Amino acid sequence: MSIQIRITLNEGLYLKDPQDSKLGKNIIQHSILLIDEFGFESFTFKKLAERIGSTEASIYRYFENKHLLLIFLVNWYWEWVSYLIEINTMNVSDARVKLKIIIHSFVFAPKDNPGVEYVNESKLHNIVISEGVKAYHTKDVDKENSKGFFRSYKNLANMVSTVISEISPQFKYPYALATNLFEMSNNHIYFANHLPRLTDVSVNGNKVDEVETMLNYFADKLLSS
Amino acid sequence: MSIQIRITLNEGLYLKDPQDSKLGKNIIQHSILLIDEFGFESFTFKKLAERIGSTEASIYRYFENKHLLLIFLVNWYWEWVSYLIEINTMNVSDARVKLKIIIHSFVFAPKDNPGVEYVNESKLHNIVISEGVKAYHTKDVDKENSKGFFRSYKNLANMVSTVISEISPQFKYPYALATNLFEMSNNHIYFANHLPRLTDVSVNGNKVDEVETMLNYFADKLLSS
DNA sequence: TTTAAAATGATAGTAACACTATCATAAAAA
DNA sequence: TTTTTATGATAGTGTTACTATCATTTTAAA
Repeated sequence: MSIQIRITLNEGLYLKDPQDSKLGKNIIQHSILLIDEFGFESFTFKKLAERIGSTEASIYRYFENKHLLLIFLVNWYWEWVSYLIEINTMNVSDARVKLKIIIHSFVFAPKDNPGVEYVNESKLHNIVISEGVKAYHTKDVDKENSKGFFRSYKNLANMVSTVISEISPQFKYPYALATNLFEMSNNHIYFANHLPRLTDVSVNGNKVDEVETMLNYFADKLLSS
Repeated sequence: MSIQIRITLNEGLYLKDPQDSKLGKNIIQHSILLIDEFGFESFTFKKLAERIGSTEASIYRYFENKHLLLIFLVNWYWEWVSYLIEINTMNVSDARVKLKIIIHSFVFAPKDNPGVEYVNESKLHNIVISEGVKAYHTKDVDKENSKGFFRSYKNLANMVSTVISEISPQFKYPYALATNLFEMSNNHIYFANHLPRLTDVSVNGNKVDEVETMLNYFADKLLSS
């Protein structure tokens, strides 16, 4: 027996739900591996098809194009982090402790199991770090946004902002702080790995606790009275 | 007579310096307009060539590909902001005032003239807001970084971090705060325009002073003792 | 168990994109 | 005036991002 998590995502993101079939799960699993390996720009449906022993045409039956697949994956991550935060803060009453758990989840999400068998959460996190912003930096943002493609991020931001407001009701920027903690987490892990002169923290392999410490410091300071 | 600013950029970014010829300047000028208009993904050298009455081949004599052109433009922006900060803080001794000027420059850079005739700084700022992160979110970051393609950003971050350390010498994250103020500025202008539920500020046309107020609040709070 | 329906595979094809090469012509410098 | 350099014109190649069609396999219904 295994715990089965089913992540519910906006139906507009796919043509056919990839969670419903072997091929679909293969697409998710190996697109994560391939994007992580080659980067989003060099990733193609053809390569993916070859890797999983299928064809381009078959993949196009699930996703309109690779950009929607990226949005799908990033949404998955947002939902996954939200889920982790929810179960880990369930019995916590102190909002300050909740925020610490949230920050921990932003930074360490991939480490906390249980996950979904065909999703490598750690590599998915890498993708979010390296390619995530491309999901919403498009000329079609507004159209995609109106279809609800970023609702998972908004829900996450909303949840975090609620905790922030609980800590400090008079704080004027709960949403901005929420998204900023998330973006900073990804950004500074990326900077530490590739552009270290743009940050003060360093990351050794998977040890990202300096990032966590920094985010906690920022949050505490901003919410202090 | 006009004031001539010449921005010096890493030579590896171009094959032939576009600032040296009419065609080169045309490429810069109209690539900014076209990327702003169509977005980076839909922007092609062919479209650019048609727009300026030249040919693809000629454009390829200046830039290896459109990704390097983007890095070129983003570097231009970083240099331009650095330049503005430098002249506007020249006679300012109070570091806190300097930081305010820096934040103002991040948010309002395009408004402050004089500029370069063939560069629309306002639209260049739009590009940095919408596409800027793509400059360094590539599989080739490390290679490009080793060629110095992001040095302008590092210099800017370094300059800002110096001011931050002047304000608060014991503050542990001067570089992170510096880059975060810059990224937050761009991010929240973008969010306000396209994903308003991810922020608390709003932007009306060119009125971005709510963003400025927020950044000042964050900086002040983080650097308070 | 047979039959129908749905999913996948195999193959082919198209338009656009990202280039590279070659040669002619125009402009600038020597 | 000659020579160099910059640009234009044209053509061509491989890849990407799809779409279409039909055969085959798998699954579900009768």
